[in-house]
Amino acid sequence: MNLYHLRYFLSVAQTGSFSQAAREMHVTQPTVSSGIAELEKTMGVRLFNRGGKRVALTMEGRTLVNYAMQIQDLVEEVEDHLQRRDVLPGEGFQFGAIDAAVTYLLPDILKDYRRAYPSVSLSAQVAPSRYLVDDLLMNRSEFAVISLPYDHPRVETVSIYRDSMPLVVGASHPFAARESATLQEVVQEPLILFHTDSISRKIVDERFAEAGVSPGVVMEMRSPEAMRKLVEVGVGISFLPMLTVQESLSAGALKVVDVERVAFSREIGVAWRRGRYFSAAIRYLIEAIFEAYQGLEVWQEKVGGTK
Amino acid sequence: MNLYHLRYFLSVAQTGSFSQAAREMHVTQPTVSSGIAELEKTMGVRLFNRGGKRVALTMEGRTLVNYAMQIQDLVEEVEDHLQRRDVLPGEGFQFGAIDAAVTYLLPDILKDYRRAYPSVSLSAQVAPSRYLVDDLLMNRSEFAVISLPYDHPRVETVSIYRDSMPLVVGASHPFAARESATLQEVVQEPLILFHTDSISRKIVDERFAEAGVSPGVVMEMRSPEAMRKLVEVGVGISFLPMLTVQESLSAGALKVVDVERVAFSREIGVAWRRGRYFSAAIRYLIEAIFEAYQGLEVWQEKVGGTK
DNA sequence: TATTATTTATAGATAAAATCTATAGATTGT
DNA sequence: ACAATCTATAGATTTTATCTATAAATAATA
Repeated sequence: MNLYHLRYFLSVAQTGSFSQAAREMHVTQPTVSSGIAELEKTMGVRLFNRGGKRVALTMEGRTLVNYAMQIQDLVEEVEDHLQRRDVLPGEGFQFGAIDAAVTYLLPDILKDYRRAYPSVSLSAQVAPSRYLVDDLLMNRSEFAVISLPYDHPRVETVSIYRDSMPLVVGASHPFAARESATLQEVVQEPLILFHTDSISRKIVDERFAEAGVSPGVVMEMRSPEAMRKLVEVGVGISFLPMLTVQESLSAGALKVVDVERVAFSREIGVAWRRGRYFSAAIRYLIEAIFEAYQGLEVWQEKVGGTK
Repeated sequence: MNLYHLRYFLSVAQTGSFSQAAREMHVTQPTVSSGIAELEKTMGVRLFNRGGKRVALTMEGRTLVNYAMQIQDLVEEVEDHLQRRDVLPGEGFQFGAIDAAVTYLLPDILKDYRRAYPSVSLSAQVAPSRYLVDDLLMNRSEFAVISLPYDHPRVETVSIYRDSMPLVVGASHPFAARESATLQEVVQEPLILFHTDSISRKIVDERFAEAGVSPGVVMEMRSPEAMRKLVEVGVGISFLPMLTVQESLSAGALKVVDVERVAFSREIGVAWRRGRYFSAAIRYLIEAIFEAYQGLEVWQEKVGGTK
């Protein structure tokens, strides 16, 4: 049984004539005849009683009419849905984002998105970048907002935001009164650093290596919020993303101290598995992110126009 | 789009693999690949993201899964129904029957039928035989219980019951006291006869013609029940089917009078359009009729076994 | 009642498509 | 880096859907 069988069948049932159905379907009458014959053969029942000027449905034929109409309706409906790229209510997707992104960069965008696609349920996975990339590679999430750079042959990235990572100290720390400090001075202090997993930590380590210094007492953590708190209470000093410490700075709980000749910063960007296809509802969100910050042109170049 | 497309698609969606789906569907992997590719092309959307060990549904793919499962369920359901020859609730058929049949011959059979096929709705068309045959020829009813003989090249008939048509008179009629009467005596009386349309009338007329007599005062009617009442109150005498007058005879309201050397009777039988196909639910009813009266063998011979 | 027109069925040829084999290109895991 | 596994592609083959021509049956008409 195939869909064209059902189309022919319904047309015959409606018109009461094989010939007329053939005209309606733009095929010849023998085509309809053999189509119905095959349907009857596979089903093992007669669907029409022939012989008159008009053919008449058998009981089994009437049963099939009910089903065939339902099936045809569903087929039309799904074709319509997919071609319009409508989203089925309750349908949704998952994306990843680092803590800073989901906390500081995305809220407004997600709010707007909910208005554009009210029926799409979003699921944001918050984790360090490398785990998010794992999700990308395993097709468990559609895209991710992560720390850059991230070098992987199967992952493409586009930067959306450059976030500085200044040296921050508690308000009562000796450095708080000063304009700047040298790296040599910094590594004497107890340092609170990101876990070695993290990209931010990698950036810091690279700068240390370039300057030929290495930190002394160190505490390693994964949560920037926790690190901020520790710095505030004077456990140590740290290089923290500006996004994370902005509020504490205005509140006076933290102070930024310049480090001579060294600028720390990390990029935040969108990452996705190379070559993947983006559904309209997903592409919309990604492009909203690029528009709100930067990178729209680079993105469009990489994934090919607005198409 | 075709049904096999959907089968392949669902299999890929479930297994997460083109190759595995191919094994499950007993086809080769390129077959699945091109099937999905074609589906994606006609729909204008990507359904899977490839590239990993496993392929992942896109949002559009997830939408299609919903529909495809519904469609496949309906297809399986209707195939099952038709092959089992189940009847859809509310489904039914129409048959014809003359008044005597529906009143006296069929009630018990229809009661049994309701138990065998509780969800089948029956529609009995009650009319004189010739109209019922029109319905048969126009495919408006599936079969009919009519008066025989009925000669038509496109109609087949099998007798189920021989119904005598004795002369009946009211209890107070002069004939009521007698054992028998001659045809000559009968035609002197006011006669109440079936309308010339009817087969019963034709039978009576033929007997009259054979005997070389013709009736005098005559009233013509279509309803045997009305005729019975008229005879009871003494308006005239009549040849009425035994089925119709049985009760009045036992109640003593009517009397049967023998007519010398002449036996009136009519046959009642099942008629159908030659060459037509009978659904299982219909065949069951027809065969129940033959079993209750007679004719099962003749019927089976004509329409070909129990198949 | 014969005749004409219209209907469905059948046979054989043709066009379309689904499927297969063989193989390339990529990715994953050891 | 290598072996195993996956999907995509090209070309051949088989299947099947469709068409043309025609027969057989039925209904309408003269």
